Amino acid sequence: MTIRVLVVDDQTLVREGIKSLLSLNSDIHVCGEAWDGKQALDMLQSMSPNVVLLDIRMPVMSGLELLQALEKESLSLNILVLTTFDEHDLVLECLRLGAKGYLKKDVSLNTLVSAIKTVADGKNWMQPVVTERIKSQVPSAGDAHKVMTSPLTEKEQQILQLVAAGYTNNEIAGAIFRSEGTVRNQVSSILSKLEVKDRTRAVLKAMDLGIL
Amino acid sequence: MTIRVLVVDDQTLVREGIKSLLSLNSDIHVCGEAWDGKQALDMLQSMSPNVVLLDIRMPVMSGLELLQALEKESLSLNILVLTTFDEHDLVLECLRLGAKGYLKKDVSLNTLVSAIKTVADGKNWMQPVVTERIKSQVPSAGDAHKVMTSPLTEKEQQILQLVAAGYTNNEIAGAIFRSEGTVRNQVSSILSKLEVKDRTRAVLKAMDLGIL
DNA sequence: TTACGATAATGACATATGACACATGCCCGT
DNA sequence: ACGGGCATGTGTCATATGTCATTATCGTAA
Repeated sequence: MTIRVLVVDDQTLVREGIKSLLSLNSDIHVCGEAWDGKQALDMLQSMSPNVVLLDIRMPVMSGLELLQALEKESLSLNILVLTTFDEHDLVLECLRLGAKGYLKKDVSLNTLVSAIKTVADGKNWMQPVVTERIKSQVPSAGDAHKVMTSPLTEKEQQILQLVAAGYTNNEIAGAIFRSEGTVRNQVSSILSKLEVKDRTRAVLKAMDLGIL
Repeated sequence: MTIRVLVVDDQTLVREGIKSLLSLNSDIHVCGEAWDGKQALDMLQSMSPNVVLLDIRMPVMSGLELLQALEKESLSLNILVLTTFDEHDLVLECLRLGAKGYLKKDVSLNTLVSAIKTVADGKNWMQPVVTERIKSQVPSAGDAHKVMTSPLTEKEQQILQLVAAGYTNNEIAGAIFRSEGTVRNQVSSILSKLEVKDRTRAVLKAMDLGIL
């Protein structure tokens, strides 16, 4: 079954570019484009895309406003938020409003495709790179030097994502609907698994591991 | 004769998108990509593109800086500047620095292609009248816009380096033989200048600014 | 069945961090 | 000589962060 995608971005070049890129993948079909939230809202009636690629920053009706509108009508959709590099605060809000994940536009085609496929399943997308990279640090055979302890769990990965995006424990808690204490514990666990002492170094480690 | 294009943009998705789009047109061939001005500068040596598609806003070396560098070496190239919607001030400066035209990313493929073909001929793209008027209006007026001249003092930059390398205030204090209180003050000042709330985001900002 | 691991939460504690106020000394340009 | 800007320092206060102990639920592997 091919995945039907609606691309919402005010910049024609970006829209067409993504469409053209995705056309290389036979599993994914761009079934519509909208240049702002309002138009997207209209189009959602007629077509029912499996995934919506949503730019945050748009004139008329921003991605944020669209998400709010959708929440009001309690429409549940698989939404991937597209961002430029300095919109972290907005991203946070988007996740809170039900977006299934976010991508900086600075990503490869492969990442985009894997993200689309993940959210098409209704799952949250969080780059699985982390665990893979960590696992690869463990030498299986000789084990003269055990490098990494245990890999990060899914939740921990999700949280590391947010930590590495600059969010505070409190903001993370709000975004994933958990108490701050829980987040603190999980961050603590992440730090020990990554073998670093604080979140700042965790971010750097995350860079090394290829998250950002 | 096919037109050789170099695409310079830090966002992979945009870069790949444009490349994919342009590949639909047999007259135009994307002969290279660069993710910032510095890399573009290197690539210009080896390949000689007929047209350079240049994003203004990039980490490390912005489009503006690249244009300045090119002017210094009096290298004349056919450059099309790509902009987001709110960068008009920068566009003016780009034109003054010799760009042959500019495009908002919000354009159709047709427009893009016609713009590329026009500047490939060495002509200015878009009504030349406009260009002339702009040029005459802003002869040497520069400096009226934010080119992001690092607002940080030398010491602050040094400290940002250390912050961005994951050091605690205390460690930094030890490293530069100052009291921790001083470091705290300077970090505080850095945070306000970078317009971020904590050191974690400062690290991310530092990345964007190309410090790491 | 039992044991374990992941998830979630709370409360207590120690430390790190960041904002501010304030003071000193230095260098530089007018 | 004077003021402005920078670097340096101290001190206080509020908040953020990280660690620990402890509890509880759930699902799964031994």
